[in-house]
Amino acid sequence: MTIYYNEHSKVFVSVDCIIFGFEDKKLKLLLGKRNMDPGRGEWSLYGGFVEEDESLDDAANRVLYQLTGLKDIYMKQVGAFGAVDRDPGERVISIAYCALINVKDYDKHLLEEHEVEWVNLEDMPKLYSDHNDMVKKAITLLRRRISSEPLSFNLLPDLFTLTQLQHVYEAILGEAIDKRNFRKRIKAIEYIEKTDLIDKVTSKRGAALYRFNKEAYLEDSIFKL
Amino acid sequence: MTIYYNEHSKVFVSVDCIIFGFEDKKLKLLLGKRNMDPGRGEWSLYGGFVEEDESLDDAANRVLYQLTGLKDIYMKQVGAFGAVDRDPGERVISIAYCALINVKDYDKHLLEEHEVEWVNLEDMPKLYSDHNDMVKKAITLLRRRISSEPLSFNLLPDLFTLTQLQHVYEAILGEAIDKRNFRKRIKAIEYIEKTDLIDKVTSKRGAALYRFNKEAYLEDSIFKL
DNA sequence: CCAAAAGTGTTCCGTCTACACCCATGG
DNA sequence: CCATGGGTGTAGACGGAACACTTTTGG
Repeated sequence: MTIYYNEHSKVFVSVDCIIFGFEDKKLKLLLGKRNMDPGRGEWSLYGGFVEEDESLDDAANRVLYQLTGLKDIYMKQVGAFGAVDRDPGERVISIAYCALINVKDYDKHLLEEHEVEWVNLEDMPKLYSDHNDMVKKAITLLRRRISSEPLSFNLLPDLFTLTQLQHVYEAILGEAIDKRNFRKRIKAIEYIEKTDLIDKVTSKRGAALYRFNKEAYLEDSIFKL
Repeated sequence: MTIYYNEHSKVFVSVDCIIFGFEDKKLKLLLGKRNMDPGRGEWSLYGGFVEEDESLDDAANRVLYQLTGLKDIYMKQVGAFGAVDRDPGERVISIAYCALINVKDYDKHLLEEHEVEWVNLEDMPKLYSDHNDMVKKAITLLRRRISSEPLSFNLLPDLFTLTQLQHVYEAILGEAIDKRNFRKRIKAIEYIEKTDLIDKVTSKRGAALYRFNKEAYLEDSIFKL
C-alpha cells in the first residue's frame, strides 16, 4: 500500500455522451461524423476531454451544453472504458454518460452547426472505437431503470398524452404494451397528473394532457411501472 | 468536434477495489489503513494506479491479485469517481471495482502482510477520500443484482448448505427471509444441485450440501430469486 | 433428554394479463 | 360518413407471502 504518484503515468481522460431523444414513436441517438484524426469520417458519439478544473460530471455536462445548449439535463454515468488501444492515437480512458433530452428542446440549427444528427436506434451504424459498446451498455441500463425510476418524462415535453408516454416505454423496452393495462397503472400513480388541457394535434377527438409532478414524486420517491 | 490531444491535460487514473466477503452470517469488506500520505492512518480501500500497458479491468484484477493472490474472481466495475479535489495530493480519477470472494480462499497471512482486515459492513468506519461513496454505490449495485444474477455463490465455498446461502441473501438484502419460501425457490432452480454430501460442522443433524453448476447455468442464463 | 439446526406444504390474497367495444371529431 | 386515435372494465391465472411442526443427533 505504499504508492507514490511520480512512479506512475498519466493518461488523457475524456467523456462521451450517449444522448437519447424520442420522436415519431422511436428512440433516437444524437450522432456525428468525426472531423478529426484518428477515425475521421466515422460515426461517433459526441465527447470531449476532461480538464484540470472540472469533475467528470462537470465535464459531461459541459460537453452536453456545448452540443445542445441545454442545462439541468438528466445525465447518468454509464461506465469507464479503458482498453489500452481503444483510441488509435493516444492512450485515452473515456467515461461514458447517458443523457435523456426532449427533442423539441433541441435547436435544429445546432444539428448543422455541430454536424450531428438524430439516428434511429434500430438503424445504429458502426461507431468509432468502442462507442458501440457504450451505447449498448447505456441501453441496458436504460431498460433496467425505466421501470423503477421516472426517467421517461425526460424524453417528453412537460405536457404529454398517455399514448405518447406509452410509446416511450414501448420504444425503450422494445415490445408492445396493452393500452388498458398501461393506463390502469398510470392512474394509480398520483404524481402523474391529468391536466384539463387537450391535445388536438395528434388526434381528432383530442387527448388529455398529463404532467409529471416532480415535487409530489420527491415526497416519497416510489416509482413502479 | 475538432479536438487535439496536446491541448489537453493528462491525469492519474487509479482503481480501487471493494472486496466483499461473507462469514459468520455477515457481509464483510477488506479494508486497510493507509501507510502513505496523503491520508496516512485513515481507513481505505485497497487500490493502485493504472499503468500504460493495462486496461482498467486488467489493473483491477492485478490489484486484487497483489492483495489476495486470487485470480479469476468475479469483479465488476462500480463507476468512475472524478471530483477535482477527491485526492488531496494530485488530481486522480479513480475507477471503483467490486469483487466477491470466498473468505476461506483468502490466505490469513496476507492480512498482516498487507495490513488489511475484514470489517463488518455494519461497522463501516469513515474511509479516506470518497471511498465511502464507492462502497455505498457498490452495495446498491450488489443489492440490485443479487436477485437477478447468480452472484451469491462467489461468496461461498463450492459446497454450501441452503442455510448458508440464505444467510448470504439476508446479509446483502438486510432482511429476514422465510425459510420455506426460500427453499421452495431454490428447488425450482435446476442448476443449484443437491449433492449426497452432508455437512456435519454447523449442525448436529447434518445438512445437505449443494453446488452451483455454472455450466448448466450458462446453458440458458436465467436467474430469478 | 434437550437444545439446535434441518427439513417440509398449504392457503390466501393481491397482482398481472388477456381481451373488445364505444366515443368524438376533422376532413 | 368514415377513418383515426382516445378512452374504458372484468374475469381468470399466477406468483408471492404468511405460517408451525417434526426430525435428527451431539453433548
